[in-house]
Amino acid sequence: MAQLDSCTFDNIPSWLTRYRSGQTVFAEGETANRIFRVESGCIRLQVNGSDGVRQIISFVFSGEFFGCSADDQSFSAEAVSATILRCWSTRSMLSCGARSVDVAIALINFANAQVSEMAHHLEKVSHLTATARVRWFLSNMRNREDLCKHSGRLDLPMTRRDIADYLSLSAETLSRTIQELEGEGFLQRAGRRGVWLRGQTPQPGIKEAQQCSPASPDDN
Amino acid sequence: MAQLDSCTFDNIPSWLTRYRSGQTVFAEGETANRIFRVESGCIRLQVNGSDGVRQIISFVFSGEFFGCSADDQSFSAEAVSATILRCWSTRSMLSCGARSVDVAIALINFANAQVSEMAHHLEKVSHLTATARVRWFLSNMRNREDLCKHSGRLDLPMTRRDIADYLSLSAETLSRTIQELEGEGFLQRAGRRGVWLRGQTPQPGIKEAQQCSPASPDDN
DNA sequence: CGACAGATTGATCCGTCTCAAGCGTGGTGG
DNA sequence: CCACCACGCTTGAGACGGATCAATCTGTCG
Repeated sequence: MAQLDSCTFDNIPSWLTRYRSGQTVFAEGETANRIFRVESGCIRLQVNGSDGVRQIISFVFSGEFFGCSADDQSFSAEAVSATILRCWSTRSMLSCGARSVDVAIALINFANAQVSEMAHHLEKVSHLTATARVRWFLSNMRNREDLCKHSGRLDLPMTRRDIADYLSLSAETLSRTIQELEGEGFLQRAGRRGVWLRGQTPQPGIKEAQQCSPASPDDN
Repeated sequence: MAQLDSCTFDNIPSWLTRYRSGQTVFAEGETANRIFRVESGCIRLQVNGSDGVRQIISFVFSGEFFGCSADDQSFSAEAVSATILRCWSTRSMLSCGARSVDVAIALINFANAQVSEMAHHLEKVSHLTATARVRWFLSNMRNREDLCKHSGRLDLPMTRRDIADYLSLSAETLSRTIQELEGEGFLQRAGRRGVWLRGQTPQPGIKEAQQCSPASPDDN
């Protein structure tokens, strides 16, 4: 999800709301009247298939925006964990965008980043094996420093089922894949939501200090 | 892809360009400096995976817009068939959007429609069987009256390979699925790109005639 | 401490992919 | 205008990855 320049919106009135784990922020089809930024916690955006199967489109983390629409919401939003959101009125945001180039461009950029993310999500989910999907997901997650309380240790806010629905895998396959990656030394499970990442997948850009791990002998 | 209110942009200078089948309009990563509307023909938006596999994100038809971005393009665009495009400068479009509420809202709506389409594309591709995906695709296509020169007869501009890459199927599976649907009486192939649709899928959410049953009375 | 939802593990099945040939259409050149 | 060619499409056989069904285990929370 897009990083909007927060300063751009500082002059527009906003307020805070609080959600419990699992609570719905808005549902698909609902009229969009607010834009949100995650202050703390995590939100999942999802569409529900006709057969009740759920596809998670995106996880939204601290500092990121969602819900920007001038029409109806095209997906629903639910809290993955206890979450605090900052809200703006869509109306005031748009009318401000009509007066300020910065705001208008920020909104366009935001929407475009969303499209970009989804396009690549679709590409990954369609063409990668289960193992590659999980590696891709974890590599994305490790770049969010707010999830890494300790170096290399990921504390994921979402359940296995959430991850499975994000990657279009069954929960069983996801579990087996994680087990397999643990056998390879790529990761180590720590409780139900925690993961120690060992394999230093060279991410584009940042590479942070690893602890005592030897350079991964296995291939990527 | 979104329908923008064309009138909104009538006051912004534009020009026409022509593309041959297969020609690239822009590539992923390229700086976005134009917004396009299809005057005639068809455009495909796609991302290319690292392994060379191609995922088609969307087909863009006559009257629809694409390429709206204030940053770099997050996918590439190629002509499916001979195509004429109307182009606007992104700069002039955005600065106009900063002065006109209509234009700003139109741009937001456009981006949002794109997100909505992709979210549901992802959901369909992830959870439907090959047969259901093809039915879904054809049902979408049949609603484009510009493709139906005769009632019920679809003249698709794209190849099987294109459709397969859109639905995340192999070309072989797509072919077999079409054959199967022909056996059920859902469609009938007419040349390489043409399809007669028999099954009257009444669009929104209605269950259509059963498939595996004894020869649906072949009405046309 | 106890209970329950979520996670894991196992066995089996099915759908789709892959590799490999033929076939037909539509376009090209004579 | 016709014959030919090439590419895209079709069809077949086999393999495999992930889904499904079912049972058990384990963290987390009351």
